[in-house]
Amino acid sequence: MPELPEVETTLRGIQPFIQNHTVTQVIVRHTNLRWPIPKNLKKLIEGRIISQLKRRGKYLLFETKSGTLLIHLGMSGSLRILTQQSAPKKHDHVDLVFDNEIILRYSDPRRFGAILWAEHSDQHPLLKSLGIEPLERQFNSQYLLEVAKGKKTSIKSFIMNHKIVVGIGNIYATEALFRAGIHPQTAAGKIDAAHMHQLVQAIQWILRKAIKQGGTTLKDFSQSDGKPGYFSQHLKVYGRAGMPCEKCGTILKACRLGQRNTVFCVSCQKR
DNA sequence: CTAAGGACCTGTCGGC
DNA sequence: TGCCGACAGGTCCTTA
Repeated sequence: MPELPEVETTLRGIQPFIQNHTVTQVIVRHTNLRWPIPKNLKKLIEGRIISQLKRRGKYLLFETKSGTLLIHLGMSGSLRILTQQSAPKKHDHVDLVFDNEIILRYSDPRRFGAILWAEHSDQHPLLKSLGIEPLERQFNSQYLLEVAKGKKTSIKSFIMNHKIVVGIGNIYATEALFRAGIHPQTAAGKIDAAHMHQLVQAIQWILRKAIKQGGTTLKDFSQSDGKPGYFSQHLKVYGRAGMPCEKCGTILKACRLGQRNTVFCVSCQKR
């Protein structure tokens, strides 16, 4: 379930339980995620205090004195807080046990996620080339116009490219383009300043709104199975191909962009 | 260099 | 009911 808002929600949900707490035990049941979990993970992190919990793009960073644990949730990963031991299910690959008896359980059916270690996280190859955070000031239309110059790739693929801007996945890219009134197949380099501004506004609005929605599920975070779909009531186009546009009634179309399903309204979204 | 496609892996759903 | 293909919130790597 993870795009930026879900990762942010996860961060906020687990932070109070683990920040400034010591990892007392690491249990790894399945080492093969996207990359193998480091063999010496126990040695690296047991006895260490998590001094800070941060997010960079869709990565969660667990900072310790000696290095940083990186967790990516991939396509199907989740982290849950357990207040007491319970039998691990099939895809519960890793537990981190803390000095306050809390168990942080990593679960990931498809195993596209990752758990890695970096001595200096800002130099880690996976993080080094990440673009800017969409909710920060530097993410604005001037920046996008500059980096989009001459680019023929579709605007949708462009905003999903995390070397440009991090955290925007298929759902929010699709939704933001609808909100901004931009056809997803438009070449990134052909978008004018006014539309680029609209797009930035739309992306930020959608992400903030989704984080807020996640916030409402936060309350029962420790008990819930992290049910997806809390934002789904607000989806205007994603998953609605063949249904009428909520704005104008035109039947929504779908196409494939960068292997991803893309839904749009031909009359609300112009090239 | 850019852009597009394949690969990784499991679960679920629709059609026959 | 059972089997098969298509598809799913990500993104690195290879190919053209």
